Amino acid sequence: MKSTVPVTAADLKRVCSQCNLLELCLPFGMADQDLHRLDDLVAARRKIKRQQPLYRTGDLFEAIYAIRTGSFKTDVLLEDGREQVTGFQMTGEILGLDGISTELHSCNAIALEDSEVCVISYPRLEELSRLVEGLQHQFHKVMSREIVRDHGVMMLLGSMRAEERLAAFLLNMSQRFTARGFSAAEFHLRMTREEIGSYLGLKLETVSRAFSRFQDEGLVAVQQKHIRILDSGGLKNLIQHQAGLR
Amino acid sequence: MKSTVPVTAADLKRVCSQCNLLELCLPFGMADQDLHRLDDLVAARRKIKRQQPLYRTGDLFEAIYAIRTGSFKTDVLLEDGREQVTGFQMTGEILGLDGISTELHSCNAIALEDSEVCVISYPRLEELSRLVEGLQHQFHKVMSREIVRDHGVMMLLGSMRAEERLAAFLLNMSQRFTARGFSAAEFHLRMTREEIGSYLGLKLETVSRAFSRFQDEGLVAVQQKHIRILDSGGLKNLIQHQAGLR
DNA sequence: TATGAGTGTTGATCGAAGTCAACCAGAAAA
DNA sequence: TTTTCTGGTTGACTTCGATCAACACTCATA
Repeated sequence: MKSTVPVTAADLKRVCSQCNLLELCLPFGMADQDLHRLDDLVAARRKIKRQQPLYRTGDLFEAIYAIRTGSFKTDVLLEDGREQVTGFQMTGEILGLDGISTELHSCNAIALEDSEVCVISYPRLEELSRLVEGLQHQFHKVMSREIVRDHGVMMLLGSMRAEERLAAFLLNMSQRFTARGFSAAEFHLRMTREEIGSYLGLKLETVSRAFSRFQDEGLVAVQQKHIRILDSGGLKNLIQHQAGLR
Repeated sequence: MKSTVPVTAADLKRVCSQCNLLELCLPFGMADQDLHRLDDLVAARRKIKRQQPLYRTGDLFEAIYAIRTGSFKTDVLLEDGREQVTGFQMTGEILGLDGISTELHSCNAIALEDSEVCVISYPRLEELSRLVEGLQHQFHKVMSREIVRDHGVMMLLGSMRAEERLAAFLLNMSQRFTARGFSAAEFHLRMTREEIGSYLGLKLETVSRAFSRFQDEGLVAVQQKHIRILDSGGLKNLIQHQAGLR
């Protein structure tokens, strides 16, 4: 039973053309006169409680989702129970693109906190993007960006050592918080050490130790999930100049 | 100076509607009456010599490429010289999707053997896919498939041990050769141990040792780049039932 | 205020894969 | 034919991160 909340008149006032996430989200770069046409694209919103799935592996693919509030992780489960977190998503980012290829979702999307998403009917998106060039182009960009991001993660997982991976992760989070108008230096992680570890191909103990080492070296101040970056240059150096191992 | 070969009358006879790679490539699933409209999409072909780049990181993005003959690797280079191979591509597969997001290519595409690609002008592809629903949908599927594939690689890199990674790699190659009408059991790898290693996040010595172990265990017969799979079930078992490490 | 579950930190030990190095095979060049 | 080069294999040794285990902190709820 999906908890899809039907659209109310009040909700409709806050559709794409009025949304403050515009410049991060799907409609970015569209001509003003086209923006209002998006308003009927977002057919509904859905609230997802912390730890609950937005969709699961094997679910029928019908829509993609734009995050309005909150954050998510996506993961793939292997038969033997191993989990690989494939990404963390924040407001304005798009979820569900994995489902287009087979009409079934190929990963789980789990809310890291109570969250709300815009439900974008996929057939209507295809339809509308045949009419609105800017939408089509932006949609392609969003998919392409996802591919480029994934290549970055492969770089992380394939050729970096533990501390480099964590440094890259922290800098990436910082940059994404900045893009949303939050502090680049101080933020709150919504995921556990285990989830970070899974994403980075490390065990939670290794993540914890790397955090401690960064703290000892004065690069960051860590208090559980609360992170303060003290020396972002130092973190960058760690990635670039670490002797080439692996 | 790009070695783009201009289209000749003879070439045009072999465009999409006549191409034997149809069911693997972009036009798959399109209505017959629309297929001929693709024929002016492939504006040119390009031949790429072994070891030569089809495009490089930072190159302006103008087109995507469908592989007609041969094969490629894509890789990302870090400032300090580390290389991460992000994928191996075979006939019928699409290259260049990484470029859409920033209008610049974000990786290198290098021919593993003398190869030929169809050059698909990206602006014309967008234009045509606004007119031809089947093309639009298939293009989206191709991008989505790339995302799903990347998640699979993250799973490999993040949660599997060396032998599991190589087993998964061999099974994947076998499956793709099969889809192209070649033997599932016997094939020729076009990439070096080092390239396989980079893709799998391992050193070439580790790849070599894993090959030797597989050979000792009677799973495959290895002779340099020539591979014969003797027990594909055994390889599959290796992936699924390996005690959960990492 | 206890109690307990979930999450995070730290230490000791172990092992898979990396590193370094020698050697081999096949292909191309001399 | 020999030489050279690139790519592949194998062995000895090292090391980074995994594993196992103990303990600390936070926050609900009894």
